Amino acid sequence: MGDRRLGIAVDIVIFTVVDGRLRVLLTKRPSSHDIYPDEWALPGGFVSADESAGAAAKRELAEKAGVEGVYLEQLYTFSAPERDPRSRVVSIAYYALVSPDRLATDRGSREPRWFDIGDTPPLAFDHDEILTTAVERIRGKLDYTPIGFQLLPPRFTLTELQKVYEAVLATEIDKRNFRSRVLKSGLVRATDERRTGKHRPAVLYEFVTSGGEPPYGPSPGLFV
Amino acid sequence: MGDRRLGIAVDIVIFTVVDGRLRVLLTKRPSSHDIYPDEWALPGGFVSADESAGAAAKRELAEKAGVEGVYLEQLYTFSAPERDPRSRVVSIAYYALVSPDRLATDRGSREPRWFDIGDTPPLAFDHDEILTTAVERIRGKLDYTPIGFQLLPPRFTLTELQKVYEAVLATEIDKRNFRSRVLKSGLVRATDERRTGKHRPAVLYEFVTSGGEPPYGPSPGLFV
DNA sequence: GAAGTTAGTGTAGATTAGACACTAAGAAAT
DNA sequence: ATTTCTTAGTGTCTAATCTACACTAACTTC
Repeated sequence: MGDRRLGIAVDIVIFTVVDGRLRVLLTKRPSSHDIYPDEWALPGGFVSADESAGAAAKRELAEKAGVEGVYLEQLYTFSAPERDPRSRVVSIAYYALVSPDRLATDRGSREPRWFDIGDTPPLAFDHDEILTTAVERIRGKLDYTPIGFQLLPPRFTLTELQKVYEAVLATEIDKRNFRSRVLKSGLVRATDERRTGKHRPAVLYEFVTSGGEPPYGPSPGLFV
Repeated sequence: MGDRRLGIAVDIVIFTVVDGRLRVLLTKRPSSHDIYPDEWALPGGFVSADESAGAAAKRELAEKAGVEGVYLEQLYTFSAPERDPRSRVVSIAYYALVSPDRLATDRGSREPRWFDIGDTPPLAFDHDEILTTAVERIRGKLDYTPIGFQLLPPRFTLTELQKVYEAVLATEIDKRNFRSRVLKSGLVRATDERRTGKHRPAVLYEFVTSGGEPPYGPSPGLFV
């Protein structure tokens, strides 16, 4: 104790919703690692000397998930002295919301994969705790902030939006109540486009980017 | 750049309410410091090698404010590379709620002092930003969690509780509505004690510590 | 016992939240 | 062209909650 090396890391909980299921991106640790080899972990990495944690998170997001300009918010900082057995590593955890249309398909050899929440393998380090914290946060926050839109492409149907809420909150919502609430909120605007399928076409809506857009909240979410 | 020394610090925004005003504890930096001498700053210090940030915050709280067992919650982590010009210091900020009856009077030479929110001097480092973030957080959180009780002694009158809410939210609240809401919430229980003064005595209430007590919230507040 | 000061109480109107079922529009199959 | 299938889209009633609002009660001091 005393002169272990100290590092600052970021770990990112990257959420998306596909097929009505809330999912998280995990990467597999190489077999060559001396600690937690072959185990699944949250994507992350060290914060370099000249960047902020937010910048590092943004960079990791681009490297590991191949996405930029998505919703990214600091979650919590994990600092138990022995959370990494090799050296002291303080992890500043973030969570990101990514719409399925931006998912890069198959990147590199670290084989990142999407897992359904509630169906994840045991994670390395304290990453299970980080993931749990992130799920609680997004559920709590969905109620009083418009972050649901972040999980959808720029144009979406109200049914798709409802599916996102149902997936995140793991609950069923009444269609009519949901629609009237969303429409009354003024956060959404109908376009003249339709999504056509095998059925009745649905009106596409877009998120109303109302002037200054920081969503309400103590630690404002950022669009990086 | 690259081999500056790296440190992990905690800074704590310690709130109390006195005379219906929300206040924060600040310490004056010694003239001997080579950076920000004689300026006011949030109490804080470095996290040592074998303790978590939460433990460090708890320790600082005892050292600087002389209180233990108060509400303490992680706020946000500040990590701009140049936030400390001398070396890289990542600060994990916390906020604490202290009831006025626990305020230690006059500790040591660092002359900590209570300042009204909105009447604070310019602070060293990025501490103004930390303070602003903390005020936003406590206001946002007061609405849907029972943290208001943390700013009061174990027994309090409903008028005192209302004063706390008014001080934190910087707003006026209707007496009857406030009382019926608080009583209906079940978070509070009347005792058979009275607070007597020059006027009609007021019933003292106590916070109902209902079994498991973690207040709702993503990053659960802890009673340290 | 009168004056001063804070404690304590209830109701009506407006708004919001929640439960609930049918019609509309297009695609596909016959 | 008609039927069938599937998803889109819409309104009302009830219960609960929120908001505004003014007087009486209890004790102390003079």
